[in-house]
Amino acid sequence: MKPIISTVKGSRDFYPEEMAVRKWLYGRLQEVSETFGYQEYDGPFLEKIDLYAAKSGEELVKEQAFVFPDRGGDLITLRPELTPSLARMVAQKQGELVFPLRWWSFGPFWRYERPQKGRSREFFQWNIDLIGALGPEADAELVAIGATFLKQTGLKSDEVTILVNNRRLMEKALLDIAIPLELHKSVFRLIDRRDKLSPEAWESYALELGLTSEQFMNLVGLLGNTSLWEQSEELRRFFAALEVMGVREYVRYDPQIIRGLDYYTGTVFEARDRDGEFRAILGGGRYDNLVGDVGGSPLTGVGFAMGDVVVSLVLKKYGKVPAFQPSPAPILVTVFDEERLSVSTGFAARLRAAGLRVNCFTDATKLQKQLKFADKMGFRLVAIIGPEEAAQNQVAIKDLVSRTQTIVQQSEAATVIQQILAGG
RNA sequence: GUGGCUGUAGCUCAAUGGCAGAGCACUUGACUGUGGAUCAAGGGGUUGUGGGUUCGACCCCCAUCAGCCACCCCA
Repeated sequence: MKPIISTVKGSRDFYPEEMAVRKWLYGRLQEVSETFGYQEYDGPFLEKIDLYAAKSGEELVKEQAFVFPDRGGDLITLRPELTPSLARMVAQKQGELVFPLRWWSFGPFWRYERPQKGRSREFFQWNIDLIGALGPEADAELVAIGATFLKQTGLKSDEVTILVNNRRLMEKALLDIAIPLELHKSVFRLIDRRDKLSPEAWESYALELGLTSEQFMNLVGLLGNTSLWEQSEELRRFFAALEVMGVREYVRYDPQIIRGLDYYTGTVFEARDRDGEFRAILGGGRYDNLVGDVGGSPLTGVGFAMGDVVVSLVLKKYGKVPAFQPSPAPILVTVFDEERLSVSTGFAARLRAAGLRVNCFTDATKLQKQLKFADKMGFRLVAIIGPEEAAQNQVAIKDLVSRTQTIVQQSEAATVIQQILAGG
């Protein structure tokens, strides 16, 4: 045997079973996106590196993007995220697009990272954005979309939660406890890292940043204040909107949610599973100057991204992924022997012409083998045309679930099959 | 990019430095016109890859690749 060339590190093969999950996931998020009136779009998979240099900068491009020169010498990047492409697409046609813009997309992305659980180098991501809407109700709509999606997949509100905070509120709260503006960026980072460090390490990290022990104590108190949101007009309206949209139970205020990305300016949120076993299922928030950064007029937006890897792990853990149906066709037409091969082939074709999905054997192997194949592939029905049936233009229809068999005229077979399938 | 753990049959895993095994899966038969169960038999391995130490290496050492875990970052 020749050695098998392995897959590229961090990439995945989608065997039919995995492909079914991906397709199912796509179906759910398409449904939710369109339920809220969002239009599907996509950008190129290949982009010039300059597109990311402008905005994402540093880490994402230098360390995490797949970059290579094309034959003309330009540096090409396999897109590590969609937002810059979105910003460009909006800026390019800013004058003719109809705002507010509601757009969603699902496609592949690449990041050159060390793969581990919930993180691969090639992954699929759902991006959904609302651009050009100002009120906190817009933020609530995006969170409601995330919550509705989770709900549609069967995840319950005691299994997953969307945690929400607001950066403007946090800025104000930090000023209230006398932490000066110039420290906010590093304090945000401090807050973001709290769960990663031991309490002692976290405290010394805080003091290293230059916080006094009084400021530190106040910060700890602040992060324990789950009612902080009530001080924000924005968040009061936000939660009220979620209430009337019927998804409030999926959403919780958490003063510790900050999100790593610097471009978030207002509401930030992320979905996590109950046990906090996995990294964030989805993450997003409100951002300013999305379009301004690439040369358009300033426009604000709110949106989130969801990778396929973590959500698949969560859905699997909570048993929400539907059982795999190996065969897309419900019926298998067997081949009795060499002489009957063309009879079966022709019969299968007539069933297809009648609108049925049909799998037809192409080799005259032992019937027992074909039935075993049918069993493993999960066919509901098997058609058998032996010499006796063939002589009278009949066919035996065997129901593998009820373990019964009926003999009918071939001309009536399609109708009979449709009845059996419809009957459950 | 940094540190750690693990790579043995299709899968899950055994095997004091001394003959590479089990369960499941697979193939065949019992059953020459009928699936799941049972029974019987059988096939399957360059022990991730390449070096080294040793009389002898799945086992020890080095390198490399891959998977996983923690950083980093984030979906």
